[in-house]
Amino acid sequence: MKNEHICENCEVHKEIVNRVTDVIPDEEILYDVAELFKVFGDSTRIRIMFVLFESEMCVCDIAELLNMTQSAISHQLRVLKQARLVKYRRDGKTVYYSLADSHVKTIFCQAMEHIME
Amino acid sequence: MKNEHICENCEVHKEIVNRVTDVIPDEEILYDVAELFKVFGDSTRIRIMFVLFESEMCVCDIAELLNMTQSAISHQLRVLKQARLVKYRRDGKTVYYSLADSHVKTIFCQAMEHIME
DNA sequence: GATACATATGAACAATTATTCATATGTTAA
DNA sequence: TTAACATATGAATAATTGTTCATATGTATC
Repeated sequence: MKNEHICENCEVHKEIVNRVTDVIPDEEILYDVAELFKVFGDSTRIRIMFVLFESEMCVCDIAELLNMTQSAISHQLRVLKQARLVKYRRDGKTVYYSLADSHVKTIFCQAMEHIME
Repeated sequence: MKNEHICENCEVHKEIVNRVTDVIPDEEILYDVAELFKVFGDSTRIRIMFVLFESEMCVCDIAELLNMTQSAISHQLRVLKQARLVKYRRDGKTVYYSLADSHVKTIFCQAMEHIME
């Protein structure tokens, strides 16, 4: 294998290389973006977020609704919390979770559109 | 543990349950959405997509640009291809990849906004 | 045909991750 | 304080996944 396309005999290519290198985000940002999408990339977490689109809800009700164990839901809520996608408030023994911001819905809509095409 | 919040003594809750059950997408769609986000959830694939935002490009140049092996890039391009996120055309020995549609950019923008906040 | 290059792909390995189980922490009411 | 419930969490397990290595396939040129 040779791989000597870039910048060997081709000025146009050089320009593209420079432009691309400018445009690719820093390692740190790339990592954060990937992390965020990883969080979206699990159907349990997606289901949780769909539930929270409708209403804030406590852990055990989410578990009941999705037919999963309290522990599984709690673990996943932690992941969503760390990604700052959900927030929570405590009321006595119960902890209510809700969505943290509005980008979530937009991201979902675009994803759905892509899939439906 | 008891978990008998839902539908025990609470009419309001029943309504929410019904609404949520209506709104959660089918298993199949949930699965597809999760799959799509999984594809986005890797920094190598994200880098590839950022490169392709700028210009169509052949496999070995992407590899060179991102400082990775041809094999690694080729494997990842396959994943992107299966998710219908990139398309390709062959020109002699060389295969040029480019982005398949416009949702990709929107999804990225929203994700970046979320992260930057 | 044979050679060289560009790309694709199967197998193997290491790393990551979702769930379960058991149990800890936090809160309320008796 | 004790009992009961809601939630959180650590450890273990099974499954998934990104990269590497070796090699196969596809294409052009000699």
